[in-house]
Amino acid sequence: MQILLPDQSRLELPEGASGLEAARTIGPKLAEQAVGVRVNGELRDLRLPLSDGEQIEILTTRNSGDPDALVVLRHSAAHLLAEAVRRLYPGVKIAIGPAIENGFYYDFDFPEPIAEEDLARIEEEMRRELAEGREWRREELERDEARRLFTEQEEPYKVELVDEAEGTISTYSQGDFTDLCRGPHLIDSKPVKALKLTALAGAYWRGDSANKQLTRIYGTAFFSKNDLEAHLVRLEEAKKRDHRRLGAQLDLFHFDEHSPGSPFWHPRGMTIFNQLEALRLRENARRGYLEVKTPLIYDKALWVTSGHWEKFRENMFLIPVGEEHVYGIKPMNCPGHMLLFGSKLRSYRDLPLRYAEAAPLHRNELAGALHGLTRVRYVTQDDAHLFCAKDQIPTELDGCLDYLRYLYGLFGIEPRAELSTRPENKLGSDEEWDFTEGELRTALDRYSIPYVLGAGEGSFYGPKIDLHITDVLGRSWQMGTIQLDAQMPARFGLTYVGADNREHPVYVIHRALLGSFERFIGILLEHTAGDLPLWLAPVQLRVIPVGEDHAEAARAIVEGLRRAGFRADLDDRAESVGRRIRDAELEKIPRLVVYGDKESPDDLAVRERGGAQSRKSLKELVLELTPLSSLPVS
RNA sequence: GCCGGAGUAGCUCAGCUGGUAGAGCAAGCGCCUUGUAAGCGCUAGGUCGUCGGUUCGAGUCCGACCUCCGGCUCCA
Repeated sequence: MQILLPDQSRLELPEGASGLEAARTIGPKLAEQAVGVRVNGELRDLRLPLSDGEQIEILTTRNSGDPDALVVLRHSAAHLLAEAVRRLYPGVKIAIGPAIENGFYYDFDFPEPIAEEDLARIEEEMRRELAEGREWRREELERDEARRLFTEQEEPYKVELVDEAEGTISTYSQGDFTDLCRGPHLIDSKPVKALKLTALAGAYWRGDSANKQLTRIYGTAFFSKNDLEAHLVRLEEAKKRDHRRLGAQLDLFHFDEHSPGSPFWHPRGMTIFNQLEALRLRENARRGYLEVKTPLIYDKALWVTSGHWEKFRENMFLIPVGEEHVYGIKPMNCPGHMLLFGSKLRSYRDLPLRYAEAAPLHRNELAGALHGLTRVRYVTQDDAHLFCAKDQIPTELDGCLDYLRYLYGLFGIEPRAELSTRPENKLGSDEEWDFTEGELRTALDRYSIPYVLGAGEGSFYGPKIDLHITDVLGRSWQMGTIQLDAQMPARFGLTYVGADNREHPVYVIHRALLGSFERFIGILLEHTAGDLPLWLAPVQLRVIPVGEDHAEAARAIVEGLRRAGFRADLDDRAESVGRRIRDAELEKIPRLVVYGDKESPDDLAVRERGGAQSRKSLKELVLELTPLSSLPVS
């Protein structure tokens, strides 16, 4: 048979030859370094047979940046971990251990809880395995055989996986350790040159909080010690961009234990917040939205009507009022907007009606879920509800997607889109969900937006288009969301009078495009490392008088800049010029003006963040910065 | 909420096996009058997260709670 190589040349091989044999035919060195094979673009075990006409690419220890090569390495490292744990902790049950981005993990059910100190011990055992050397053997089994094997080994989690496995059941063994596994794996443990166990955490069996919580051990592995070092350095660098750290450094916000999960916005952070709010107001006005303000607390009865009492109560802050009543602080704006829409008779001539409100919302998020600005209890969405007739849905969805593109384009952020469909605890019938999900899907297609499917991840009242962004530590956060809802307007009995003088049902699009100001600012800080564009920078310019004698003239420059609409301040501390420049750089101030004997309002020394210097008049400076300083126009 | 870890000055951290706390930076004051990323000196600053327990004696040992960090679950 003939196999196609990456350079388009053909390789003649005996029928049924494996990837490893292909590598050997090309060269012994290649076979030695081979860790896996990509067949027609898909990762496959080296031991598996190839077929005639397949296009292959041998992955080796030299492909240290190739995710597939690393997957093979790390997945094998996970098996080394499992072997070590089994040897050290008799009675432990093993669950699953895949490679993940940047490493691997393995889940165990320990008879006695282990602590972080144990990791060193386990790592040592793994090193011993590496010193001895391990070879992996692949075997294919019948389901019954596999079942018997893992029953004998008293591995109930593996038995459960065997029972649910589809297709060929295979095992990989190294030493006297055998694991149920689809592969692929290394041929032997030689390529594992750098190994590190990184963390210990709880994780529910099969990711379901109703199941038993297992102990997850995280680790990472590389083809070289240098790669591991580089990875650790990258992690350190990433930590410097962490928005929680930047928030303190740049004096933007802080948290206090008296109100966990609720940021205290400092003046500088509030400037960023307000600039985004100004952008929201201007752009909403341009796009035919109407700003409203609705109450923060509502009687329980409203939440019963909206469905939140049934589906969202555990996330709500409730306030008992007297003996009789319970009020709920709103976690979303929608029910209030429903009341507003329903406050009078609506005609088809009123539609679409786009109500916008960026109100404070409170959600009692699980204590362990809170995370800086990206997961808060006091959240401010750039929210709006678009009330429309059925046939207006496509146009309104288009409007949202266009708005979305505009906003994310402004910030140079490229989110991933996800279509989240009906969840288990949904309201309404399957027919209604078929319709609303279909509307969202076709809208995405009209806009040629690539998306992944989030099956079962919709809101309880409707499906969503969600935008996700990854933070500096690799965690994915949901930002903007567009949700199509037939349930809530129906529950509130919302209708409009059509041209036919009859009542028709109203549809609502819930949409928050930045998502929330809090999370968006957190992500923006991490993406920019705090180097915000001029229009968002809390302090845009700082004037530094060289000596005491220059303070007055410098103050006049600050005044001039402020009158021109800039956020400017003066640093006339009795510190050296070098010191004050350093402090301003650390504060990420975009422009500095150093003012001494050589300067006049017609000849200023301007320094850009980072160091570039130039000379210009105050007038020129104002002219240059004004377009960058005001809200961006499309 | 669950698993693991941590909480000492505004920040970053030291404090060995129990004997009433220390550094650097920041702050305040003074000196220097500064030319593009840290000038010098002095001073002040801590209920050692909270509550309880063991002990002659607790930052240190034990327990509960609170908060934070890393995961899981959940979400903008």
